[in-house]
Amino acid sequence: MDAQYKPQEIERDTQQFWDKHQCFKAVEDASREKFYCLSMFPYPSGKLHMGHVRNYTIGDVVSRYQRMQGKNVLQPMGWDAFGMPAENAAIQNRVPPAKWTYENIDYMRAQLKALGFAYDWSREFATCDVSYYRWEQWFFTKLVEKGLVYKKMSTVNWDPVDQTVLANEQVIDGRGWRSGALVERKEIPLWFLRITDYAEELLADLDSIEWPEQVKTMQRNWIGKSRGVEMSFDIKGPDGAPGEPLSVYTTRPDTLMGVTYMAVAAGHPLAKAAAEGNAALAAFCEECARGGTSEAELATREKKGMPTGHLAVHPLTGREGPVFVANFVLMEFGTGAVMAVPGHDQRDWEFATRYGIPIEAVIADENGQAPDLSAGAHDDYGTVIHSGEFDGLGFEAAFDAIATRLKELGRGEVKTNYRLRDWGVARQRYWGAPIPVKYGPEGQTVALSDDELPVALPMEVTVDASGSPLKRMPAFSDLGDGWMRETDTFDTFMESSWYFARFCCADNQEAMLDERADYWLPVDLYIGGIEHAILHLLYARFFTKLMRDMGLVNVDEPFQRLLTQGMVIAETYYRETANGGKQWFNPADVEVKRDEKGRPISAVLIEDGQPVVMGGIEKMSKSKNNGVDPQSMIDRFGADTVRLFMMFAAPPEQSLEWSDSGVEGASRFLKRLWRMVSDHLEAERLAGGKPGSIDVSALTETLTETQRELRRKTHETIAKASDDIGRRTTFNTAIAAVMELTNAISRFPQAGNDASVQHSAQDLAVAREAVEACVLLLAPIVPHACHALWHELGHDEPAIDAPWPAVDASALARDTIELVVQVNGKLRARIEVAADADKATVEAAALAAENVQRHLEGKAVRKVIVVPGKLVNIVVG
RNA sequence: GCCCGGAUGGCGAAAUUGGUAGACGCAAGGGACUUAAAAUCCCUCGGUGGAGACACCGUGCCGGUUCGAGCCCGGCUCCGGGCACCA
Repeated sequence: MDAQYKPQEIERDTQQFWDKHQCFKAVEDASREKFYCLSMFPYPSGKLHMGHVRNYTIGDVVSRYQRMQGKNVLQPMGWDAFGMPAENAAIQNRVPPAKWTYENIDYMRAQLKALGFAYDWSREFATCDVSYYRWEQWFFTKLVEKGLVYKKMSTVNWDPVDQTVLANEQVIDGRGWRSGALVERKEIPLWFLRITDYAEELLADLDSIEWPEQVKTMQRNWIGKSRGVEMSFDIKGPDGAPGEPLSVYTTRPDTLMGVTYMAVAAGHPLAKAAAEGNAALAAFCEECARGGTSEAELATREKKGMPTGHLAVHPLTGREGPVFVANFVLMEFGTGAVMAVPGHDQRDWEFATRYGIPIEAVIADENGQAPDLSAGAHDDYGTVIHSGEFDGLGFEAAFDAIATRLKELGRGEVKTNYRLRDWGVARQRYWGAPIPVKYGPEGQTVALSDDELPVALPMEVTVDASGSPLKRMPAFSDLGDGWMRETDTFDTFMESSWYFARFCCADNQEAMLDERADYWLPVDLYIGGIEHAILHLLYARFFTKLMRDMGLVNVDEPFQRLLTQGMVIAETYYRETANGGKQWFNPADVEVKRDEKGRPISAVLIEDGQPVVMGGIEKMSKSKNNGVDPQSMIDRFGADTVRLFMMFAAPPEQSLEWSDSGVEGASRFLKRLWRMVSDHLEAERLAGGKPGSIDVSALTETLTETQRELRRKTHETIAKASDDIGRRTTFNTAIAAVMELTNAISRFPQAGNDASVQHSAQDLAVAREAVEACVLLLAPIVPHACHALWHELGHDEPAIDAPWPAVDASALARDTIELVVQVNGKLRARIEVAADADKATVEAAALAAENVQRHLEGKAVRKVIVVPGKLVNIVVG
């Protein structure tokens, strides 16, 4: 065996071996337990970044581990290939988006291969392939048939200069990112999917999946089921004439008697009517329509309003209150109007304070008194007061009594509401799947029939800043006889909502899915960034239910287990530029100076030796120029080192800070591992060869104490690494455990290749068992090195087909255990007792310990707590 | 603004069910080997006091529950993710 670890050669040879034997091609086999492990597929932006490497290494480790557990593993890979960056690149470089995208895919595929991921490449596809999105178009037409699709007016960001619709991301401080023009909110007709029809099931089924509680909570809140009352207020116009009643929804009908005003959205019919002949109000409504559509922007906007001159009549008391137009009420939410209770809602309170509207208390504080409302609203639940016949009722009783009264009056009823809104799937962009719909000369809207599908996206186009070229391509849009094709394309979330199912049968040209999907689904473990916790994961769950209801799959949920990985972050460095901006420098070009304790104190640019500012640790990004190129790391250290560092530096769900010296540490460990195996084989050779068929597990009785200790460590490590990888997915602690085992092996007196040491066959057998455990436990993480080492250790079958090592329970047994003794909760001594010692013996030993005696002096023992196997706490006073 | 997280040595982290705080690694310091350097190996490494035994303090901040709190509860601070057209 080569005593030196040469990652480049090993990785090349190992990958060739896997390729040649098609090791990772997954074949359906009903007789075997399957494991479908999926990492979120990448957007082909150009090169892999470290976030990808982390994501895919996690998936690969789990896949390889499950394979060693004997499962039939599917791990596919593909490309989420539609999206805005391709259009932006096209505008910048005058390259058609398709060319740019497919070239990026070729480059990134090669990078994934260099990392040695165990993918079944035969199932690869890109979502911009017609052979993929044609089925999405077909599926959409089926949804149209089922009435799950509709068209309605919706608000978009409109750039009046570029005459184009902008994504929220392209609106910066209320202005278009290219033109700099103030963005307007514009209403256009768009296609929607009825995800709200599935709100209840999407909520309920969260209980059936093994996802992080945090993600389930986010989805529950996003769906936002609430029980409330929808009711109507009569309206009086400025001239006293009755208007359309105003409909509102509230979850707090118990506060109904505290309503002192109403607020409607600027786009509400009442606002529009009032604005006619009221220039100031019309101007205000226009002002409300300015700026972006994102909720964050709307919610942080200064709360403003203007009276409409209309009055709302309280449905129970007949009291009249003003109706305002307010910029925080949105037409898209609920009825586009709200009742305001400034005494018990903080936003209403601030608005009322600003506009001099009365604030009234109708809910008592915890002492049963009217709350002090001078500094803010009192929004807790409590007993109803100042509400006539409803006084004294608690929240539930008041809710029911008021809802009943409104129903009797025909003014309202109890209603379950969801915060979730229907999914707008139309985009006014080129680089997406065309929406399969056509419009007739008489205004017909018709989904395309099967024989009109697929609608292929034209590939040779010129993209510029003024919107989708499809809209200017009669060859695409004009179908003749007055029929026009829809030129909008699908939201790219459509493609990522069902790709996991298509991987099961990607070669089927006759159908969207087939019975192979029933074998593989659901995905057993899905891995991806926490930033997808709501949108992507909710849409994929929704699509799965749609596909189920269409008989295409037989599962209710797509992803049984979910692992949300943290970001990869790194230090940033910059210099202020003359115009007040910042010039960012890559960490690779910067040298950090440290004080004697190793704390970084300053940094200089290597090129000119002049100082740069340390800008703090941030997510790796192009804008901060703090990305570390995975390729350069693979070239320098090998893929195994990069994989090991990624898995070791932090648990997968936490953010991971990049560290050059950490990578060097990982590289050092692999060199040590290599030498450990090499030394062991040399020791065996000196002793006359491999210790034959000594079964160490049968020798427990005859082992020396030292041998027993190493064996115990070996099996403790197997137990811990198995649990860490298989159940906890904390790969960092699994690696730490194996590192401890390698340290123990190097301290094992009979280890190593020192010719002067006599190695008994028993020594070598115990050492070999430990060494082989290290290799197999690390095989999912550093698969190339372990493949080579397993071969060197004399095994004919490749490491990927070796069974995962089993724990020998008899090796774990101990005669004595160490207990900690506390006095009043403070650690005072450690005692060694027999593993099976009873409570009285343990207590006596604890009280007898010398340092414990000192702390008991002159004090009375009040209580002794014995936690078996752990500690004794003596309480004195 | 709203929803969801996080904070532990010089640094990344560990402590799995309320029971030994800091495993494992990085950096740093000291030493061995070397003509020298690199590589490798050995030792030290939360703070303060002490020769040592050991003692006191210490898990973002304030308070609580408990024999015992990094972990549970209440109130904050700061940092991060998402907010429906970024993917």
